[in-house]
Amino acid sequence: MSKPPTVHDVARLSGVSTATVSRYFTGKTDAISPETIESVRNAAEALGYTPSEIGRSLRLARSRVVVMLVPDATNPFTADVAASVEQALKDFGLSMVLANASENAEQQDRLLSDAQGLRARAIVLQGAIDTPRLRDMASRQNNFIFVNRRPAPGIIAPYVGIDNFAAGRAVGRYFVERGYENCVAIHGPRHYSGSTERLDGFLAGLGQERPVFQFESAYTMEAGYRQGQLLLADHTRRYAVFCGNDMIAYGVYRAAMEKSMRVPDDLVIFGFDDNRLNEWLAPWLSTVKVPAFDFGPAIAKLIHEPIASDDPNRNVILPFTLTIRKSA
Amino acid sequence: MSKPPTVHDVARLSGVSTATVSRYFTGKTDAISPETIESVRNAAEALGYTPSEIGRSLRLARSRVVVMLVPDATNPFTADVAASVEQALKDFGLSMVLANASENAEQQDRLLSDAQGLRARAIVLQGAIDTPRLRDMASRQNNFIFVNRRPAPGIIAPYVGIDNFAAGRAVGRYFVERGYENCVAIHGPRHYSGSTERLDGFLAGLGQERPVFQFESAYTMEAGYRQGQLLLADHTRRYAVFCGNDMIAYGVYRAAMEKSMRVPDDLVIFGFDDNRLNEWLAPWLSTVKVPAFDFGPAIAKLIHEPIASDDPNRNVILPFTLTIRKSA
DNA sequence: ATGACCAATGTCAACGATTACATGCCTGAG
DNA sequence: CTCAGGCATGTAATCGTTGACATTGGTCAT
Repeated sequence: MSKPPTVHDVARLSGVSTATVSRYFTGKTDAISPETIESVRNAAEALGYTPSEIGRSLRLARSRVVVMLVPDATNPFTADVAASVEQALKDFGLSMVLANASENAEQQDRLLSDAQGLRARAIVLQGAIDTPRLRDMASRQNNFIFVNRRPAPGIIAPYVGIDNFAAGRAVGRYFVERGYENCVAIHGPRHYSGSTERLDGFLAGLGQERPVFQFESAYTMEAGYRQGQLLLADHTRRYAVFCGNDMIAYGVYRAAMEKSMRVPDDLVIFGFDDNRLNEWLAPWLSTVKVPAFDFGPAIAKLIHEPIASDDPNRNVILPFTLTIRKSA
Repeated sequence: MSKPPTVHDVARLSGVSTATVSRYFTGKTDAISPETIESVRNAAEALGYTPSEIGRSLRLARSRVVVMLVPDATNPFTADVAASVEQALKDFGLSMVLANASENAEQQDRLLSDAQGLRARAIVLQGAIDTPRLRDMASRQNNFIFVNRRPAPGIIAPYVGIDNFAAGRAVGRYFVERGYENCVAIHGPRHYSGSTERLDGFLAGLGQERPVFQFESAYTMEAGYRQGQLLLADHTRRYAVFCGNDMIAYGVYRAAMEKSMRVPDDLVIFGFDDNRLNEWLAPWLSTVKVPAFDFGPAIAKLIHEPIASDDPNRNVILPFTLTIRKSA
């Protein structure tokens, strides 16, 4: 109820100086006599003392907080990546603040300011939007990490993610191999470089000869549903649809269900990300599997062992695979 | 790259004192002359200055960070609640730290210490595990909020969530109304009070006469799958299964699919939570709808406008509904 | 001309922790 | 006996921000 105890309270109760208490809590115990250690421990326990991370951060000029900016916190893939990062950071004694930009540039910029205010150890950007504010901050600081979307040209910062172009191309080639006709791409917003890379890769994989219908969609179920309705209004052909992510695919699936179409007999749907729910809830969805739970260790390592900015190892390219599922 | 600028840097550049800079950034602008405001703004912008939340927190003896402890960050319902809280807190200028206890008491206690170290404005516990450490902390501080699981007897802290007993009872009554035989409860871990309340309510709703098979399961898809396999090994009856949450239900569904059973013709599955993906991916799942996105505003309000500890309004009971879905 | 008052701004002591440096004490070699 | 050296511990400056209080200079009523 009252103010939390401080080093001074513990020092007073155990009859030592604050320096000794601090030594105890920073692990310099081999410079303290055993009786003193005992006494400090008891005092701290009696008071329920925990060192203030705020006082410590101020003194050391570095905080233990990492901010993760996500484009959509309710996307299961995003949530899985965030969970993975949080888990990995914990092992280094770091905390993660989750901030949801909601696909909104202005929002993102506000959250970037907040992150700067917290003097975050690192700022992890999943699906960053390129804004002047971001460029300005990234040029002044070197604690940014870009995830799943490469930093805009001119910004030097590490990238963690898959090779989106190669993944898109793999899907394109798979479509060719299966002999799919009437190819469609419902890709994500063009202002994410990742979306464009996936699309370009897909087109490259398909080759020149076959035409591709292209739709742009937000990375949400609702937007995918709308595009799906548009596409399926014309009922006559069997489309093969490559979606920019799984959320879009879920939306298209719903549109297909409402038309009583069968997947994959009447409609082929291919997604992107393969969050862990697919295995359980979307046995009809073939998709590019991105290893969500490998992001945490890779990102935590980058934060914990900073690397010279000219080292090529700063970019971590994770492997993707194609998950091919039959309709249940 | 170098150290971030401070009030002193801004003060020096604009030729005023640090107090004036501080006044500018704390919004006391009507006590500063317009020219000075201009000059401070320019200096701050040129330096890329953002006030240090650390220095501020130390001085004001309160941080702007709220810690949310969740039992499983990869559960979409949990993630939705977290997203809702984060969103609502943002409007009050507060940040949310997400910490994943992974259903593990020891882990939870470690994270509680971390939260205390951060001098969190509030600690929000989704699905708390009752430990001595938690009791000790809760008795010293009054900034805990319990979500979806009532505080253990003796701990006084607000609760935000639904009436689990009433919800379970509603499901039981629904089962009676539909005339379901062979009722089964695959409930969550007994050490969560919420699980027991749901189960007791369910039994009460069913009434005395009909026997109920009971299984205990972790709140995961994998555990639900295992229980489902056990249950469905005996293939002969049409069971009506009430699951402790939707994750368990997904697991049971998978077990049923592998036996080529049809839902709800061969097996009735009822879930709990109704995260937003159900609408899209689980059209076969009837479930108790808990309004995930109403948690944020309720919790944020409790944090922003602290209420006397004897005020009954400290407990926020949110409404639930039954979502009845037909198999697609 | 004097003093009261106001507006704009400056001075400085916190807040809680860390750590370089200083101090005091003890041991043992010369 | 003296003093070097080491061990255990204390002293005090520092980190960035805020706000009570002090200061300055000007206006206005008497």
